[in-house]
Amino acid sequence: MGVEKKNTTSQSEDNFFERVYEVAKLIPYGRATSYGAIAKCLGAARSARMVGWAMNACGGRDDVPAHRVVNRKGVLTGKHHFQGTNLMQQLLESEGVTVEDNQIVDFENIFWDPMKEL
DNA sequence: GACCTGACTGCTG
DNA sequence: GCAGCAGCCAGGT
Repeated sequence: MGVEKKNTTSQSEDNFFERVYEVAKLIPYGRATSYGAIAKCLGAARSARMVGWAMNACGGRDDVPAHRVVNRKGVLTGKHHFQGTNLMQQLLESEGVTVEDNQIVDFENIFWDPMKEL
């Protein structure tokens, strides 16, 4: 008992998930980040899976550029969750990001650190 | 109410 | 240097 979120309103989104969305929306055009970077930014570096899971929960939000979020290797592991097999890749290429074999080329160069902005 | 899965990461062998 | 395993947390069945 004690601290229970009595907020039954939209404020219930003040969870870990909302944090992920906020960071994802902060990703600049033509850039990309990793799940671990976002997780670490939220103070849960070991919960990178939750970042990916948050993306799954965000499925439907156009304001959350999940296509800019990839794994540590720069591989589009979550592309399978997008509409269309290459939608995620096309979105990145459309922003000037070179994607080869579901992997971002020169990922370290386009890598965006959320902690650096936050 | 408990178990399993899941868009990852870091460490150890 | 590469491969495999365990850990993390939350949602779904």
